[in-house]
Amino acid sequence: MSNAPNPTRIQKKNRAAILDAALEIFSTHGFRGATVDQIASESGLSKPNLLYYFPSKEAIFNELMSGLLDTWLDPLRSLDPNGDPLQEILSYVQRKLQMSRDFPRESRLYANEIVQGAPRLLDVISKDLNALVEEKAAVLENWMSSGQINRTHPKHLLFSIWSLTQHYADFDIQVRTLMGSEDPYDAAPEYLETLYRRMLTPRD
Amino acid sequence: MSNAPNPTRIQKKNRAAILDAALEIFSTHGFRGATVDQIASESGLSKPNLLYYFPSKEAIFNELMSGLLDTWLDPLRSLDPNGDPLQEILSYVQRKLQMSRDFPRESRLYANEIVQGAPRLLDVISKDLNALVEEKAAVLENWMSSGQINRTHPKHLLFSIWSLTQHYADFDIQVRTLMGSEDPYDAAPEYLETLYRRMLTPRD
DNA sequence: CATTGATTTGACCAACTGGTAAAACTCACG
DNA sequence: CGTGAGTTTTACCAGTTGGTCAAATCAATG
Repeated sequence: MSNAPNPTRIQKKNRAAILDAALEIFSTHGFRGATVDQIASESGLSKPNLLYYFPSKEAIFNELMSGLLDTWLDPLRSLDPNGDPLQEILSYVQRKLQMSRDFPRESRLYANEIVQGAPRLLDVISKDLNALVEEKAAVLENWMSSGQINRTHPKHLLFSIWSLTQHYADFDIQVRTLMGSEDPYDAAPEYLETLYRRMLTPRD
Repeated sequence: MSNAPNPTRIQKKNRAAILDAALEIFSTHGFRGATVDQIASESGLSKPNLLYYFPSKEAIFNELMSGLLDTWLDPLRSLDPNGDPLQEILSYVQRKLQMSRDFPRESRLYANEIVQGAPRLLDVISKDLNALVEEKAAVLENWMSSGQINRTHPKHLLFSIWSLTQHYADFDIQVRTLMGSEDPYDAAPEYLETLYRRMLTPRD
């Protein structure tokens, strides 16, 4: 196969097809609920052919996961300590919401993994994510201390942003069922903007 | 077995043990990821013995689900149209948060099901839940129209409450990993109280 | 256009899955 | 203490699962 350095045109195409199919299947059934046969047929390959490109089901999953996390944390990384506090937070919220809209499968894959206790992800969470959260929580803390935004618990503030934005991807079917013909993403940006503006704008 | 009317002492004990074990297993692996063997051994029975009490894996799951939904919607049902609007909403939030704390497995079971597209739950959502949501959204709408709480999108308000409260159960492992030794539930009630108070208290 | 490496296929396997059948055991009650 | 219903176990099965292997086919280079 000669995997790493010079991937063939066919290799590039098939590996991409496999990863896309795997994202679809894993995100809707979880790791244990997904079968290699499903992923193979979704990507238009036979099972042995798929296993020619990836050594195992777990290898596909891991590649998917490691690719996912970087993209996922990007919006938080770009929260600028030197920007205007309220604007920084509000646009972080909007960027995160946009990601739920553009990459719902990625969000659900992540949700599946965490809900089930993050057996294959706990290491990354407790290292990379934890460091990033500590860093950005300190930034929020500073903004609160200087009175530029209302005082509140910085980590709970972050949790709430993740929760509210990813909810539209993770609980998509429920949200859409309950909203009928109205697209959830029509009102969501304004709702979240209002919520965090009222929450954070200093008053007293 | 003579199931329905007069359950034996043994029947009561074993059925309860099975449902408790099934809740544990289903909520951490999802339906397809859970095996009857796991549930059997978790409940201290052999597989055939378990299948003496429930006809199939799906039957266990369904019993769990139908039992769950009623309890789950109770807090919303008791949102009183004649109570003080802000207080009604704030105590709904706290009750919902308390449920996440007391019944995290139930929350994760539900989350698993919805994230995966609610294949076994969509009917209930689109009937019972939808009716309840329409009813309560109208109540919120009235409170907004009369200026007793700030105007916002009623359904998105409900979604945000579910999202924020259940996040502590569904993403428990992530939340706890990132908070270190601090118990998330120490600060969560106050954080959510502040958030919704600022969001909803009329100002202008 | 041949040949060599890359790709695909069909046949297969051992482990595991949900579920069954019937025999064996246990327990409450007369 | 016997007896019949209630309970548990042993042995088993057919279908599915992740994964292997060797043979067959394809594609790019000289």
